[in-house]
Amino acid sequence: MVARQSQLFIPTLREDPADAEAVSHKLLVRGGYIRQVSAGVWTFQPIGWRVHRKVEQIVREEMDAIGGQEMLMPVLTPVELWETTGRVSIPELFHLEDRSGRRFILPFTHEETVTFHAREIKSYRELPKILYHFSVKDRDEPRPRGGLLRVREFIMKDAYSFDRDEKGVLTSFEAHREAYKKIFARCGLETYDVQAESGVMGGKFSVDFLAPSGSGENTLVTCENGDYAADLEVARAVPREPRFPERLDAPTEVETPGVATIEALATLLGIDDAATSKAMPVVTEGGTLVLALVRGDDRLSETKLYDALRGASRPATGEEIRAAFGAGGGSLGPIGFEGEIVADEALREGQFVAGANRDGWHLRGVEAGRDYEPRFADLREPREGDRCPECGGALRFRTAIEVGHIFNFGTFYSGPLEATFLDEDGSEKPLLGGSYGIGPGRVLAAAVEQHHDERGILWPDAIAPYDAHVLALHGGSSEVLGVAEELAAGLDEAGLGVILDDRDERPGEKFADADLLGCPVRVTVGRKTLEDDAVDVRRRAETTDLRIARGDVLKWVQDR
RNA sequence: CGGGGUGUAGCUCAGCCUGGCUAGAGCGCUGCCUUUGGGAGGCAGAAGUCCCCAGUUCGAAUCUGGGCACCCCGACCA
Repeated sequence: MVARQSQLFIPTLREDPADAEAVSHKLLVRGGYIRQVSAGVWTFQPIGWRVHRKVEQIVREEMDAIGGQEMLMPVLTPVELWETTGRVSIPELFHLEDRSGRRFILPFTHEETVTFHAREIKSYRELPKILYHFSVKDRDEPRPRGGLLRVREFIMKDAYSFDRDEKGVLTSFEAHREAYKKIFARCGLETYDVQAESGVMGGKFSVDFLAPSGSGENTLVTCENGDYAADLEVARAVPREPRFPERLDAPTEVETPGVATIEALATLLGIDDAATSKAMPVVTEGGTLVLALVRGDDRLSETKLYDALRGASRPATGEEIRAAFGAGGGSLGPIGFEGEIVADEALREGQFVAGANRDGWHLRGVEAGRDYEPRFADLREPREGDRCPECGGALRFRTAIEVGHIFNFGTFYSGPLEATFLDEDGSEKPLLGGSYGIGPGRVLAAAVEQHHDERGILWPDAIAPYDAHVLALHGGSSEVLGVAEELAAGLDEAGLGVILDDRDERPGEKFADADLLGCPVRVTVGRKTLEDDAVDVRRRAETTDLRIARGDVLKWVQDR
């Protein structure tokens, strides 16, 4: 059926909404794709929903292709399921009660529920299984942002795999990784599968799919030579070489009155700031004071520190610092400190200026291994100018949207929920699970972020709301309108999705709306083209029309 | 949760500092006319809880206090 724009609900806006910042947010609202109902709560309007469903269908096909079975689990969930796995205390979880006081939650993921069902798997003969659904998720986000980028309610495709052993887990995981690559490629997205930050449940089977874009919450690090991609939080990188001053046989004190920053220190001593070290005392959850050391020009990565300490930590207070070092912040260093020292790899070789643990003094020529014994770890946050850890190539830093996340959760849920099976040897074992999510809304937003120009969206073919936008510049001419209708019907019969702008509007408005909506091809019928028994066609990405015979339109659209 | 910003017509905004007649503009909307290849023009018109509550004042969109909502930065993000 040809969609008649005169009948559709596509409220476009001439101006950017005042509260929008991200390009995808602006264009999706302006194009009438989405509207906000409340902070982080959005309606997909008819054409927005059309795009959403196209993304869903691609996801569905690729999930089915790896043996996934679609189902539908409820949103309303009894709290007991989550109490069993200990996840009720997650602050993002929405809670509610029914009239008699029974407690429920609105989950943001369905591991508990799917594992509840997986208890019906009794034998290794039934494994592996991949179950998935598309359903509404709720998250009580402290700060929704960026239109569809971070929301409080959204639809997610979440899939769950169940396997009998590590080999099966690996197979399921890699099948999903490949399926996801196909999904994003089909959606016209540039994405990278990268090691996700490990976090609580992490481990090596935790991979994020990042789509570089103008807005987003992650930073993607890629090598110019294409051999390395990582999330900034866990990325490895090679910092530049410092210009070291002359080597010293032993640390030498130097007075540095009033110097509290690396910048001031480097300036005062006339040295490279990369030839200094920065001391950050932190206190672990167990209450132990640990000294983290990074190069003066580097930033400490909190994620990496978390990994290095195998747990959370907080910056030490002024009193704790004074008690442990006998000096205040700004003059701290490794020498003379009694506790554990974790030093960044960049401090392994060379002599650095460090705090002397004496207010107003520093030490020159401090050398790891000779003057103090640290445990080395990668602690620094990579930054512009670093080189690729694989090949030494230049690294690129781009903001990115996380469009998918796949990870392995082992027995985290099957244990507490007692989802077990009998293995071939007759022993009872917990199912090994994996979890695989894709947010179609984010895919859609990322597609707009990656494909747009100053006039509007340029949808990738596979997810465009319509394949062809036929503009009837009829201006009261029933003949022109008739030809446009005929043409649209022809394209429709050939299986294309067609939207016909039959509105009683001026040409300029139709062109502007067509550009904004962003369908891949535009077909214009007007008095001028009729004179030539022709129509004008153009791809959305181009800026000029091509006049072709009416009879050639279908072929042109299909061959383009 | 910390910091910053905004809230006036459907949308984008002016007015607020320095209180004062009936609260404005552009776009959009309704009717009529004209026009019809990049948001054209004319005439007529509809449309407001000036975010809410309280206070100050003869008088509050404007000043004060409290609250709410939304946006941005940060924290958070199993």
